Amino acid sequence: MAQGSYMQFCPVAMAAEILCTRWTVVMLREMMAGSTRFNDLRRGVPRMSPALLSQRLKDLEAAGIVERKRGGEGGLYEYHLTSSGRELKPIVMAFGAWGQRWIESEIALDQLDVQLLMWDMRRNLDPKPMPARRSTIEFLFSGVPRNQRQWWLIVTPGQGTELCTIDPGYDVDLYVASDLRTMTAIWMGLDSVRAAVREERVQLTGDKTLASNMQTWLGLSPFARERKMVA
Amino acid sequence: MAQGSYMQFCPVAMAAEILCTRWTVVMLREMMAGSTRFNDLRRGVPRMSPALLSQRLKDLEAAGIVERKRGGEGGLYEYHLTSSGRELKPIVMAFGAWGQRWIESEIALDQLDVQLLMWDMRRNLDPKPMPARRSTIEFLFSGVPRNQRQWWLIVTPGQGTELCTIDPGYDVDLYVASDLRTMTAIWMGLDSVRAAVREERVQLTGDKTLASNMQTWLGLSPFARERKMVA
DNA sequence: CAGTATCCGATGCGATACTG
DNA sequence: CAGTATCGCATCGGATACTG
Repeated sequence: MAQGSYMQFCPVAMAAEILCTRWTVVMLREMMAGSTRFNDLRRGVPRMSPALLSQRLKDLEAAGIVERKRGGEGGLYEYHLTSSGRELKPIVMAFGAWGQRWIESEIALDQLDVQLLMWDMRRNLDPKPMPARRSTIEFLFSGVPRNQRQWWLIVTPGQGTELCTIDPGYDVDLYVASDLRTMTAIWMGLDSVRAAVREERVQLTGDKTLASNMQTWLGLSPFARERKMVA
Repeated sequence: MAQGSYMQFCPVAMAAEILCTRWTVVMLREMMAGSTRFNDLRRGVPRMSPALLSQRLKDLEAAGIVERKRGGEGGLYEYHLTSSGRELKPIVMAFGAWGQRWIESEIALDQLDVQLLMWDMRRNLDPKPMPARRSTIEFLFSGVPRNQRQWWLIVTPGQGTELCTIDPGYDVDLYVASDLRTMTAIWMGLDSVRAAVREERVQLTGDKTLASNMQTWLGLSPFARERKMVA
């Protein structure tokens, strides 16, 4: 941030000096959500330049919030929160809860980002209500750049969920066609699958069961249950 | 902050966009501590330029966190937190608690500021353990600029505490002579009156009772009880 | 995959002075 | 008291390309 420190011994000010720097809290959110590798962090914070991400990771390491170490297989570098960093989780969650409660929905829905949405959905998807076999779901978005229209989620029981932008070649069990705004609103808990389907803002084609319990397996944003407040 | 928004619908990012701007959290702390007037805010955030303070207040107003209205007597302008702003208090307090726990004491004690310290002490002073009459306490700091050496706290039962930098002319009940670092450490809960007096880093002269229960009437920082952690 | 290097532009913000 | 006005620099950070 511009010119140096606050020069205040107050712990609030000292914490703010570390945390209230552009992108930092968003990075922390991404790490708290489970990303540990450089390129995974990039996916979660897509508009941040790699140079700045690298810089911030160093800053956080210097502040004792993050540590960089070689991970299990392949010995690739991984970034992990230290105990100090983990203690920031309630703060980051409180940011989210406050944002969901007090920031107008319209503002959120003006900041659509397919990649981020899909990345988040992949993470929170709940395979339990899904069939015991592998399921492939294809999302088709209208009103986005050509190369971001199609996305595939491949859910393999016991093996987690994969996200692809190129056709994996599997048979598709369910097609979800929608505009990005609607899908984002659903993810944020501002809309529901049922209502969107009824009003034809979402079309579900394919496996009836997958379609009918989509609201269940599609995990929502961690803040979706926060009650919206009005000024 | 540099170039526009994060462009993320995520509530964490949207909240961070509003809150993680230089000085903002420190201003909020000051408002939560009770300051409502422009020049009071300036005292609590002394190194912030008035132009920027004014700008930030407008931003916070636009974000629905602060409202500006004419106050009781004199009809002067006052800034108050809205409900939305009040809901940020746990976040700001969590910043402080985290800072106190995880940021090295040395860093805090490198950012001394007499004015801020006295301003905070004035606010948290507890008159209950003090005599029923008016008490005047003079602080004398070594190692600070001439014009910041002497400070007077005047405690009038039932009327709160006043802070002066020019001699109010009253008889002084207690003189507290110290270096700024020691007094700050005491305020932050990193040191105690008893230890500092024993080691002669603080000299108390005057009313024996006032001197002996100074640790009690001198309210400490709201974060003083937070346990210090080590990386 | 995991970053660096470089460059340059926008702007945040600090300092100071001034006003109703 | 409660701010505005002005100025100019520093630096933050965005974009892009490149490397081991």
